[in-house]
Amino acid sequence: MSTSPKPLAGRRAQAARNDEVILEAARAVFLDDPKAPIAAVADRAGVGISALYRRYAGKEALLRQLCHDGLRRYLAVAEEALAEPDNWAAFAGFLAGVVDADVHSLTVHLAGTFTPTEEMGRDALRAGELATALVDRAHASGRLRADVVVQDLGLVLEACAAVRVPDSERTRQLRRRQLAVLLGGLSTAPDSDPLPGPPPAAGEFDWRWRLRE
Amino acid sequence: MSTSPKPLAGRRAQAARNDEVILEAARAVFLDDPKAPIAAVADRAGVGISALYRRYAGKEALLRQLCHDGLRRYLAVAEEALAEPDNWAAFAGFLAGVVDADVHSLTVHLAGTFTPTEEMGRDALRAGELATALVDRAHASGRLRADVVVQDLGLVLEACAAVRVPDSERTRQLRRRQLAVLLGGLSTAPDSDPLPGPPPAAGEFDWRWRLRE
DNA sequence: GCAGAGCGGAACGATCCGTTCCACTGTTAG
DNA sequence: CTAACAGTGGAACGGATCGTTCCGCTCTGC
Repeated sequence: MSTSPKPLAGRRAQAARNDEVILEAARAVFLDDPKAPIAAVADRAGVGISALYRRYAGKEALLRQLCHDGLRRYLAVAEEALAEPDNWAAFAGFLAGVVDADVHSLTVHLAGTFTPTEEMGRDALRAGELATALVDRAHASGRLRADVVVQDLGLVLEACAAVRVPDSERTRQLRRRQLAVLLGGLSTAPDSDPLPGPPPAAGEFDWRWRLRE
Repeated sequence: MSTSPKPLAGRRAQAARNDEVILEAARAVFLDDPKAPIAAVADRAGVGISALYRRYAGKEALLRQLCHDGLRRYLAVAEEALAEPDNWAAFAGFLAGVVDADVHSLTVHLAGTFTPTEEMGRDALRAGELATALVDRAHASGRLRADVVVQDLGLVLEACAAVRVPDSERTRQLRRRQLAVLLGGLSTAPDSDPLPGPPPAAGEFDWRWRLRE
């Protein structure tokens, strides 16, 4: 056998485990502060800085990986939501899923800190398609206000991501509350004024992806 | 007379005008980025760094002044709103006023960057009282969901302040839209589920005021 | 055993930023 | 008219931060 009977104790196994530990730490740290120093990630992971640089070419590479993971998670949540038969439940479930996974912070808030790959561009495009499908279905259910557009999701997610308290579980609770209020506001209601101002336009929130911040 | 007939052209007048120019620039700059360098303020104001340090003991003093001004503006908006006879209109008008004046960014987001004065403490206390009064009146109007508490205002304002695009006027529009959705969600609606999770507690959002960030 | 993968963390160099300092300029009091 | 000076612009300084490199050590896998 080329593998020993107990590979979990070996140096290679430890290294393999570090792969995940480091990613997890990076997620936690950069979620808390998008421009945290790389040393903070190493500390949080309980490893040295070398362990990081052995795996990633630099900070930018790590951030890119993290963001791409978040994007993939977004796609997974959206696809799972689309499997839900009820149109409104699919819409609401999608938003709750994105909020719980903190995907918005992982993607939008990390923008501008690295140059994106083309694969990320494709994934982002697909993410937009899925979101549009979910909004369309929500409209079809008749429960979503007629004057709500896909780009309003950006506002909603930003609003939820903006809620932060030191305790992460409590943060999740408060974000759920925020989301509940927002969903109430997005629902059709008798005798309500139309939403004010021109709705958010396509690409209006993409400014973070262009150059510095 | 000790004052010349045309004081607007003199050096002292120029200096007096700089007082406002600098404050205005500081507001714009720190609103855009709470940890912007002080040189950015000087550049924006079109003055040298000395002009800043002649007026303020240091960055912290400037930030403190700015924040206190924001707090006072908050009080002014709240008192103006309380003069409105209609309970719900007072509540909605107050939120719109705070959002438009961008007071939230001026106060909460600058927290932790300076040590507050006791006068600010008093003003903050009074701000809480006025907010409570407005929420109470909104409850009395019957249009505000029964399970909404004063601290929910923090969530709402944070949500609006989180909306940012490069153009400031457009930002205002989008924030108004966000606010409209939120107000819809805060309104009583037939057959709606209660808001999830424990409501935000008193002092739960004060963590920014304690130590670094 | 031994070659080397994997690692910890000190050290380095590049920024960045708050603050100080000094030379200069136009004003104003006498 | 002129001496003093309030007001100013901006270079320079010192400290802090952070990404990255590098070196010496350990422990594994053969």
